Parts: sequence; C-alpha cells; structure tokens
Amino acid sequence: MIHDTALVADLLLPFFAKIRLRDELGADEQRAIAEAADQQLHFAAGTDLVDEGSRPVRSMLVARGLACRYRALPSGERQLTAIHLPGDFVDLHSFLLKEMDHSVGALTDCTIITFPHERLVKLTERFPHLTRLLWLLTLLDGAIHREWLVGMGRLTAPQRTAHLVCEIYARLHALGLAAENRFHFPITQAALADAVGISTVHINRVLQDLRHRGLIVWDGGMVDILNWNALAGAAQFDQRYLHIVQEPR
Amino acid sequence: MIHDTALVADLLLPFFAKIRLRDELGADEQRAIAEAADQQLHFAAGTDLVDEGSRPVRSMLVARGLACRYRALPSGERQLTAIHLPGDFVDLHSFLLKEMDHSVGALTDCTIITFPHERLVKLTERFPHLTRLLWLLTLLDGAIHREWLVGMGRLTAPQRTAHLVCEIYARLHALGLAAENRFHFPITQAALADAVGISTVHINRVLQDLRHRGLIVWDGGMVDILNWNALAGAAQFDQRYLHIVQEPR
DNA sequence: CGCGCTCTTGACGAACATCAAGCTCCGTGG
DNA sequence: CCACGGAGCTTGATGTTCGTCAAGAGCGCG
Repeated sequence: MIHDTALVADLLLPFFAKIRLRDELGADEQRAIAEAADQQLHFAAGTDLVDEGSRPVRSMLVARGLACRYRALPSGERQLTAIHLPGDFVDLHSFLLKEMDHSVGALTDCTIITFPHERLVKLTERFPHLTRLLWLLTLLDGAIHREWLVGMGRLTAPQRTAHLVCEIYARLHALGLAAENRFHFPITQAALADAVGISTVHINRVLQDLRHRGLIVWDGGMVDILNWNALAGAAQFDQRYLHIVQEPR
Repeated sequence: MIHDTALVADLLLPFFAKIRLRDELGADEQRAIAEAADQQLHFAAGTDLVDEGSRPVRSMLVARGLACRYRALPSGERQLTAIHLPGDFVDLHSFLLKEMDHSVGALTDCTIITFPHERLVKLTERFPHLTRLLWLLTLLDGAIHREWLVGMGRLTAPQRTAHLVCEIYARLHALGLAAENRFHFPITQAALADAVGISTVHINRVLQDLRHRGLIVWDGGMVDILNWNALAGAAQFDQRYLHIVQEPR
C-alpha cells in the first residue's frame, strides 16, 4: 500500500499530463485517481508484468520506464502490439475484459502504480466524466493499434520503423519527456524487430538504411532524428491518430 | 427519427445478443439504449458511412449487412482495420475521440441505427454498468485489432486468411447468424485482400491454396468450412480474444 | 579469462508484389 | 436478340522484400 499521497501524485504526473493533452481534468477527479492508487511496484527489464491468460484484479500504470504488450507464438516468435511510455496504463482493459489475451512485459526497468478493479468500478459510479476519460485512454490504444495495422499491411519495414520512431517521439515530446529531435529509447534491436514484425537480421539492415538516408541515428539507447520532415514523409506519419487535442470529452 | 420502438428493438436484437454473450443486460438498460436510438439509415454497398477527418455527432450501429473500417493511403492502397457484423457499433469510439482517424465503409448494403453523442453522454451519467458495457464493446474491437496485428506481423497470408475465416465464423455463430460450418459472406476478393494486407492477385492464390488443402471453399458469397480443426490449427486460431464469456463486468 | 548477449555481415531461398493478359459473368442499350 | 462494357476473378512471368542459416565481432560481467 502507498501511504505517501504526495509521492503518488508525483509518480502520476505523466499520466495527468497525458489526460490534460486531451481534456481538462478537475482537481476532484485528480484526487479521486490518486486515492484509487494501490501499490507501487518495480519490475526489472525483461520480466513480465502481466501474463496472457491471467485474470488481474488490479490495473497497472507505468510511472517510469518502458513496457510493451505482446503475444508469444508457439514457434517462439513474438509480436509486440503496443509500446507503453510513462503515463500509460498497460492493462486498463483487463478491468473489463477480465482475462488477459496477451502479456505485458518490461522493456526497461519499470516503476508501476496499480489500481484495484473494484476501485475503478467505484470511479465509474461516481465520476462519469472521469470514466469517459479512462475510456478515452483505451480508445487511444485502439487508435494506435489501427495505425500499426495499416503499417503492417501496407508499408515496408523501413517505413514502419520510421513511423514508430515518429510516434514514440511525438508521444514523448507531447509529455515533455523528449529533447528536440532526440530521445532516450533503450530497447534492443530484437524488441524493435518484434514491434515492427520483422527478423532481427532485417531490423539491423533497416536501421542502417535509415541512417544511410540521413533520417535517424539509433545508437544504443539514444535516437536522433536528423531530418524530421524527411522521416515523417517517408513514414507517411500524421499524428492525427494520437488525438492530441484538448476538448470536452 | 424513429417512432416505432418495437421496430428499433427488433433491429437491436443482434446488439443485445452480443452484449449478453459477455454479461447480463437489465431491462432498464435495454430500454435506455433503445430510447437513445435516433435514426435508421441505409447505405449501399461500396459507399462510405463515415469519412476520415470528419467529426460525427452520432455513432452508428450495424443492424443488417457488413461494414468495415479502413484507411486509404496516398498510393491508392487500402487497409481494412476491422470488419463489422450485425450488432456491432462501427464508430462508437468517435463518441470520445471526436475526430475520425479512419473511414467506415459498407461492404454490403447496410441498415444502420444511429445514437447521438449527447444521448450517449447522458447514458454514462445515469447508467454506470451500461457505460462499462459500451466501453467493453470498444475494448473488444481493440482485442481484435491486436489479434490482427499479431497475424500481420507473424503469420503468413494463408494463415491470416484462415484466421479471418475462423474469426468471422466464430462471431457470427455466437450470435446465431451462421449455419454449421457455413456462412454467408458476400465480399469481393479485393476487399478480402485489403483486410489480409496482400494484393488481389495473391489473395486469389491463397484461396486456391486453402481449397486445395481441403480447408475451406469460398464460392461467391458463401464460405464453407470443410475441416474446422485443421483450419483453426493452421491459423493458430484461439477464440479467447473474443471474450465470449458471460460474467459481471 | 571465458561466457553470453547484442549487434553485424554474407549467402541463399521463400513469400509476396507487380505487370500483363485473358477469362467469366451480368447488366445495359441498340 | 446480340453487342458492348465493366466488375470481378484467374493465370503466367518476373522482380523485390524479407526470412533463414551461418558465422563472427564487440562488449560487459562473473
């Protein structure tokens, strides 16, 4: 249990920022969320936060670090379906879907805040507007899923990779978590390949291709965008699907 | 405006059935939904129900026919991100996302029931449990998006095609809208190719492959599943992601 | 020092796209 | 009645993208 509410509020800052990019968040709503928080947990890179097939009784929000949702196939292959940044709920959907149809893993060391489902039910009974905002967050996940789907179906591997770089940068930048055209993103090429849906051998060549074309440099944990316009153009990136517009929801 | 509430209730039967596959639906909740219905519309096959970039003020539910969500690319290519059956909301997410980040098209002639967003807001204020059920519906869409993503990234075209057949059959069958191992699905190979993320030439060869392997026959508008176990096995289909379990949400 | 993880490179093959052409079916108009 | 045209389906030939296999390099860590 978390007893220091000031600490919780601090860890929830990226989350509040994410919501405020889309709508206003009342002080009472903000307090209600902080009070619904339960535990603070830590997960090491490479470990699983939630397992496919399990039935979580609380939802997890990333306060620090990078997480992903993925499905492991019988062949041993893996496909990421989402990458989560600080401020993202990784399994808010388990609140209503009940059973996990995929796993959640830590891409880096993570600090997590949990929210018991029974408290989320109470929020839906007392705070209709806040409920719509939480609903909205899961809809944003769905919008990103669709964008990835379009990429997987109709874009080449270099385009999808460039698109992912644009997306992560746009999301981090909107939260104030990225420098200008530069962000820390310490994931392995294997994880990146699992996100883009290609082999590790090929992601390596794709990254070289993007570098040779003067678009990005991906060096260890740091990504540098050398030419945003060219990168976004090549990726056909349009951030509309991120719905970063403050308006009543 | 719809004045005949009995007619509305009739058109909403697949929708109520879809919900009841996941939770109980109270008589008051059912009535509240029927009363929130607005217009009954018809769309011809090939026309668009909702355009990318628009800001709908009401959400649409498919009462009869088949619809799809898709993104059109500058190259002229198209990628479907969802296929909607009777009982499905095609753009419930526009209620909170406000701006459409993709289009919705009619795959066949469609009968549509609309729900003004302002009435949906009122539902969220008066019916918390019903709100969670509507939220759940959008989460189911998200779960299907993820399943398609995994297929696009890690399965072959024949596997994805087989998987789609399994999914559509499972969804139709659960609603009582399919015969045993057989369902009516009158979409063109071009539309199917756009769903699976391949060319029309290749989808044609894939369908021949599935037929030669004794898995399915796709003849015009009718799909016959010749060997469910082999088909589901080849597609690695597991209907867990459809969350067809009646339990409190 | 040696092990394992990550990244890198080359050679080869499979899956799929593209281009081009011809087919069937069906509705429309003469 | 048939000619015409368009939409959808089918087939063959060829090229590109990406996967697989294999090997090795760099590097941190015990």
